[in-house]
Amino acid sequence: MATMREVAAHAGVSPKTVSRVLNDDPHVLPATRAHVEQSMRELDYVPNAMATTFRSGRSPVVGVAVPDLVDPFFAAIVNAVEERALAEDLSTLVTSLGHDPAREQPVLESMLRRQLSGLVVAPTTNDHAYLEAWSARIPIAFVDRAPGSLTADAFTQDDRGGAREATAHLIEHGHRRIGFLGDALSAPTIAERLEGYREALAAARLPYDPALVALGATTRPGAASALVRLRGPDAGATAVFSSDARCTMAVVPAVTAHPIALTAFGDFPLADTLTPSITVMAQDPAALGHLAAARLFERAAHPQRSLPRRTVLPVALIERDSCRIPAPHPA
Amino acid sequence: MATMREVAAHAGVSPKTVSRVLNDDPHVLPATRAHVEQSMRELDYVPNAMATTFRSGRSPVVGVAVPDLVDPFFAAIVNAVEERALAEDLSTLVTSLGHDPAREQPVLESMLRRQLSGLVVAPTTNDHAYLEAWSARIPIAFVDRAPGSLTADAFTQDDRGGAREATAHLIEHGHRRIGFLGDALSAPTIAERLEGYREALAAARLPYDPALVALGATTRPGAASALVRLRGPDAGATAVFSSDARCTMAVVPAVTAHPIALTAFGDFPLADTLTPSITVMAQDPAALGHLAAARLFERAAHPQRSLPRRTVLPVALIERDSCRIPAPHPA
DNA sequence: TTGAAAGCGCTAACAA
DNA sequence: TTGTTAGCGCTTTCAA
Repeated sequence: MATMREVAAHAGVSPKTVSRVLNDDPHVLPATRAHVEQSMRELDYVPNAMATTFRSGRSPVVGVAVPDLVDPFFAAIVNAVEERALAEDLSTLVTSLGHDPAREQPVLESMLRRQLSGLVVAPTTNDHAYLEAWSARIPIAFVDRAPGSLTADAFTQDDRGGAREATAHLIEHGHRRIGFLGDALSAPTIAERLEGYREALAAARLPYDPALVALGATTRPGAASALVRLRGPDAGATAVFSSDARCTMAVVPAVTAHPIALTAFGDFPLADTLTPSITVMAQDPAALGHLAAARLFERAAHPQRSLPRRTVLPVALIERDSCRIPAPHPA
Repeated sequence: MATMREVAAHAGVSPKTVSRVLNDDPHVLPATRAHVEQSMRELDYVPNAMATTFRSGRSPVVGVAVPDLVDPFFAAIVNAVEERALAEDLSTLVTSLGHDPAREQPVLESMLRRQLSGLVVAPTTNDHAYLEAWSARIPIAFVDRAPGSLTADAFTQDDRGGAREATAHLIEHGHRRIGFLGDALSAPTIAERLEGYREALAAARLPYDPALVALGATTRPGAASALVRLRGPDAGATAVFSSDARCTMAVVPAVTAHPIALTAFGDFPLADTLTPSITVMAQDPAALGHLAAARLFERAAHPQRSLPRRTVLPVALIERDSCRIPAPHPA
């Protein structure tokens, strides 16, 4: 593992000259350059990126933290950030936050201690006051969910409007008793989507019935029994709106086995190939990731420039078959 | 951004004492410690991880490089590596290699220059001689595909055996003309799986017909037309073996629309929920990732220990419905 | 128990 | 065009 000093000694020049050659500084005689390059080759010299990084005071790395890398939605965000980072010659440090909110702070802080060039985070908590001090020095952009108790850039989708439209769509198909499936209301996205659901009911002068709301059904068995309950006499649902990806993946097998009208927030692979194909409100995770990463670089380049803090992307209804399943007992 | 020196000045001690406090060195008087901690708090001191890293000569980071982060198979590998790395207090630097083999070398070398603690790679090329020099200093483990022209740890699955079994399974279901779908034979995994396919045919004394092999059908339209060709009079296939995930995802919609017997290499989300549900040879990407990461740490801890270079994990047939679809014209 | 000195590998700033 | 000096923030000697 030769160092620059060793190359310099070998070539009979100073380390600084080696550094110049390495950085394509024009103020090096071609002969000197050739000589140094020869020495580099002979010694198998490879620059130590850690030293450069340390010297520069900022590491050419953007962090991305998402709840779950295996969820295609978050994978697409990470992928987009990485693409954008690559264009700026930056690498990407990825972390899964998991679904335990307690992990968020330690994980993010350990990333930030590395003097990242920026951080994109899809948070799992609602209080980000602890990032206050960090965000003064490192650009932080939120995706999917906006931060709580912190002023920072956020790129989200129209959760409320999308949920409203997805619910209204079921109402248009003649449903009057519509179940709501969601992970947990502690997540602002889910809370917003429940609001949208209620707005759609209100707009159609339908009552809001808490018995129609089933939370936490994120596993297949959980979703299956939630569905049984929703279809049962107490709730009497003839349709369901699944408000997040985990619930959707969990409930789809049950819907396939015992069809019931369904719309889901978030598109997913093969949604169009299932029987029935699933009508969804499509988000655009790649756009979220691209925008967030781009904003990081923009903030770094122009610290003074004033930019909108909140960007809400539209969502789009993709109508497929699952919304057309009629109620078992016609109204 | 206070430094250790500033904290030391503020507390009236030497930087080394601050360092001791930070590293829980027992040789610090409780009073001194309390005093230093007080100063750290007052100055909002946060250790600069880059400096520590630089000083130590090795960064507490494992690299993971996969062709495509959005593919659940690779996402699961990354996830597993990350989990394992976390247990060793290491972070994870993730890179997508993409499907262009030319990107592999520059991308991997730029990761390695950072003095990683280790690297897990699912390669896209077949020649890894360029990693020779690196692998002497940094543990490198291959997953999914073994390296070419390089001695390194590799964790792969039984590509040939799995393909043989998946093909034999179709033969057992009475098929005599079985199509082979695959990305490109330049990938050793696909080449191996084609071998397995041929072995199954040979074992059943069925002829191998190149007309039954369709490569590169990785998009939906591509897969659909490949399927049309395979079912056509020239090839006359009554069943298909899809040898990799990209082809499987591309061909499944066509199979759903116009059923034909199918087995696929690699399980995927909702494979059991499609109509027909898809019979697969399941790999275990999480195991691959865990094993590879564990090996990295093992090599780092015991550089001399001799360990097997090649680990081949078994694959398991998950029988579902798609293998049971009969030939249109009974033989 | 504490501190002083030195240096990890590289590169700005300045000098020659 | 090339070299010297100095230092990024931390930690490892070694000495006090």
